[in-house]
Amino acid sequence: MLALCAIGIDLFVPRKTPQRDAIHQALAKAGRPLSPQEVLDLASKTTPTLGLATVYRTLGMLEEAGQVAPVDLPGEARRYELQAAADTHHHHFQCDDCGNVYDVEGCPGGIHDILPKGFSLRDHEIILYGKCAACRS
Amino acid sequence: MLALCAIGIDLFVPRKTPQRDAIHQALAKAGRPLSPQEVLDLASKTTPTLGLATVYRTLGMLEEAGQVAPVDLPGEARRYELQAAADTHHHHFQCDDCGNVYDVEGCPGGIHDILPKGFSLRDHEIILYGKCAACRS
DNA sequence: CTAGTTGCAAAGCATTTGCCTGTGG
DNA sequence: CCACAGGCAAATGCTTTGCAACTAG
Repeated sequence: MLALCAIGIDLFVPRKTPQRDAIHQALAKAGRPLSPQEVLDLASKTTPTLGLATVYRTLGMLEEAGQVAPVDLPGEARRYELQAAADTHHHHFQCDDCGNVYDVEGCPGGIHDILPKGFSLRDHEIILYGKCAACRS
Repeated sequence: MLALCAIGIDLFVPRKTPQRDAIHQALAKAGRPLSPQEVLDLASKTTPTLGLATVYRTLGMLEEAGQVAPVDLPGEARRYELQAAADTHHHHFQCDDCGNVYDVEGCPGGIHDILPKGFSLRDHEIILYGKCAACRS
């Protein structure tokens, strides 16, 4: 089986580099979805040479590899979170003050009840807005 | 009272122009949220000289005037719908096939139940994904 | 070695702005 | 008349891409 797979297959071998480590760890340490710029800011602390283009490329690569998941909010630039956080069905909360985005566990039922007649439902997204615990103090 | 208001007040007098008519009617005729480019495409049929910059400026103006409401979906460019459609609390559905966005009336309850502890809730947004009636046929 | 990576700069795109001409009232 | 509007082109701001230098394995 190994021999068969080796014939004519151009296999992709991602390398372990300090930049990728820094990006992955920035997401892990934050524990919430981050924009590419936020990732750069955090990761630059440990890897000052890091460039924004590398962050974009790496996030795209990690996304395809299934290690990070994109988080799109209305009117906001794309953020990313670790796939581990995205494994369970969840939604998001954005703070009116600091703009940070947080994961929200659980899901209210009854989504299907509001579906227009003749339409079919595949998925849904819920975004909450208000003040996060930190900004309420 | 009129006299008082006239002193030193630089009052804004929006004009009735064919461009604004065309933009407003495009939204009315579509009956669903449109992107600026979609508005241009539709409105250009009756007003060929219309430019994209004018569409952007006019939509922004109509928004401030409360005549149209912005519709932001995750990862999508901003769309606009007539304020009449936005007056009642509603959500949105985006078709997987045609990408069109439709208004969805009603709202499932229980949103507050999933709010993280220490957070306060001001508003929420729900987006449904699937196939619209037209694309299911 | 050498294919995969990176940083920088340039390219793309959607949206916004500046400026001068056109026009509704 | 003339302040408001519109059209065009230049300017933004964010994201992607091209390319030559660099490095993990």
